[in-house]
Amino acid sequence: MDREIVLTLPDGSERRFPAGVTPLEVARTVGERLAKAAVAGELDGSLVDLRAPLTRSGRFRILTAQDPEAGPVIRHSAEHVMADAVERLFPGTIIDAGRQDHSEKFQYDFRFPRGFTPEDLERIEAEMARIVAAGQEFTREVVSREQARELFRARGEELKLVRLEDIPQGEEITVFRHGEFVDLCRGPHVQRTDQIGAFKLLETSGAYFKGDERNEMLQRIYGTAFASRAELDAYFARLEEARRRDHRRLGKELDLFSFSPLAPASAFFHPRGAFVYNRLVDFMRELYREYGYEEVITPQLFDVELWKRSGHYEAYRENMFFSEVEGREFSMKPMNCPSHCLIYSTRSRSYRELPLRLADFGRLHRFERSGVVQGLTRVRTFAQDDAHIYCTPAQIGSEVERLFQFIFRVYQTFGFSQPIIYLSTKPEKAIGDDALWQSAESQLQRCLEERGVAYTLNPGEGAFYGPKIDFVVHDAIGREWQLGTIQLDFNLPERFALTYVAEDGTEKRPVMIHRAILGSIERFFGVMLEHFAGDLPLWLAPEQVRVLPVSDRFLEAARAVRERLVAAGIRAEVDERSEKLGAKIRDGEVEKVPVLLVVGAREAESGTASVRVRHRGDLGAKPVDAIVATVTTATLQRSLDPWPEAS
RNA sequence: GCCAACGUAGCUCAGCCGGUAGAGCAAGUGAUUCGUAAUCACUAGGUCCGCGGUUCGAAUCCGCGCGUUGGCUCCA
Repeated sequence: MDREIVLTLPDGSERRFPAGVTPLEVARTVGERLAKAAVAGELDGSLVDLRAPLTRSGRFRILTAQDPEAGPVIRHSAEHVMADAVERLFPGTIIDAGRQDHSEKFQYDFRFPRGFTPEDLERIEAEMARIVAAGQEFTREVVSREQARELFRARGEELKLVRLEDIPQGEEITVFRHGEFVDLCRGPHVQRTDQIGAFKLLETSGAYFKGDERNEMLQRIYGTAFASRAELDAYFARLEEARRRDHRRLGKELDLFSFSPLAPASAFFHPRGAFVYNRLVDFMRELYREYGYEEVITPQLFDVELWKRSGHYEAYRENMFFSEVEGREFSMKPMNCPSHCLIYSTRSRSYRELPLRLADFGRLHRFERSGVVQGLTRVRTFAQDDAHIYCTPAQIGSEVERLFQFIFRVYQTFGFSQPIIYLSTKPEKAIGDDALWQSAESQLQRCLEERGVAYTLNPGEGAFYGPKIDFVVHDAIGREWQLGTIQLDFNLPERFALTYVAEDGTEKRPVMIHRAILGSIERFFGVMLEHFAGDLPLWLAPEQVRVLPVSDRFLEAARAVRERLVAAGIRAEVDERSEKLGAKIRDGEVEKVPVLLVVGAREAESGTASVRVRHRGDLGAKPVDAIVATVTTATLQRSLDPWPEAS
């Protein structure tokens, strides 16, 4: 370790300090006011506690509550304050540990004899407010393992003792205190509790100790905290926006789909919803022709023998529906892959046929535990834009590359421009031997690296038959959704003894690539709806244009305009209600019809209609022919803008 | 499956300490014939999720079941 370190400050200046200097000491050399306002240090982009000694050189700055990066520090500190409040109000509560949510929430788990009630949360909040107002100082202490054990044993914190044992030997153990409260913690924390500007407890839930369902269930409390009241309010405004965009709400409001307790976690698509659903499928079918896929149709119900052969019975059983007929056990298909293997093996295959790309929109049934289902994004029956590519090992690279192009093209059409990519490797419950797995994993990794795309490794998250690359998109409010997937599989071809005759006349084993681009049509529908906040682009909108007569006297003129639109293949309706124009416009906007056409005396006379584009107001009268042309072009181009001409 | 909350008209929701159900929107009917985000009036609409219990009496209290929501675990 150097005896001296060099810190490069935000203004570019380089300052020398003895190794072991703390960020707080550095802040004091800049100014007492900065030192007072400081909540954390940042060295080369990572947060460091103000009291933790700095041992290496780098780019350094002091964060105050004003910096957005300080949020996690404030929330982490609020987390300790919450645990403190709970212990003060409910003596005997055993604390486990807090954690930052990936969003802007913090949480803390407790061993508590019952669930926390909303009234408890109110009391805890009030207690927290007192602790915050007291401005108690956070202190950091490095302790030996034995000291830590002694400390938590004396406090009766059994769960902390377990956590302590999970810290690897040789790692520094630190505890943080404020007031009477002590927690095993790496930090960083703010200096004083009153630097927690605004906080709110949000909800409670059960949570397994260490996230393992074989362990005891603890009681978790979620909350959030920000530097200021204004930021806290902004957080709730974001939640409100999320609720407004919730696909379950939009689906109901726009009469797209519904659910019934008589078919739990299974969507009913109404005429409008089914229309959109079918447009998504049509879109994929159209691209399938271009990308060389052939569609197949396969059964729903299979003798379990099939699933025993494929390995699903072994590794996927708890997600399958079973039934018995004539003493034979059957199961609904949860995946299409075995069917496609059966098709493949109906005759001998030549290398000349490969890659063979079999696509299937077949309905799948997967049993999902009742607590995990959610709207369209997690259902028990759905269809995927599924396909299996049978190819030679040498073709893997080019097939995966082709898939990347295909996937990016599809996502761009919806405005999902930057998918996040994960590489998931062999899970605990897997079939096939390690050598096959390693080969498959390294090939996928090579494809990613050759393409030069950024990806994150997700160890142990692969499918049971092979590793996979997953594509996750952000919706407009930043939530992550997994859609597309590319899965490499050497196992099923083995299990189904698939072969092809190679150029040299010998029999070889093909490789199988499982892939979906939209993922499940249901989930994609939900995510897309949220992404668009219900404002579907023209090519997907069930009702593209609505003609609004100014009064009943112009009904005939409005119908005539509609006829011309319909003749041109445009989906148009007339609002025939005897309402005022303002009401018709309002309803058209609320129902998110992309284009409203107003027809009154002026328009009827001149063969025009006044165009009103969704959320964009009146664009003035235009000839009906021109309207037809604009709508038709935007539809064919799958434009995200319902009226490209206007931009 | 586990933890918690919730389930009242088609939708959003009110209904205190148990006394027999209400609003707005939507729907239907009528009037109005209207120029860029809500015209007016009237009418109809309820196994208060289901089953059981406590009680003279349950939408309200208790238990069980189902479903939904937010988490946990899981996942396209």
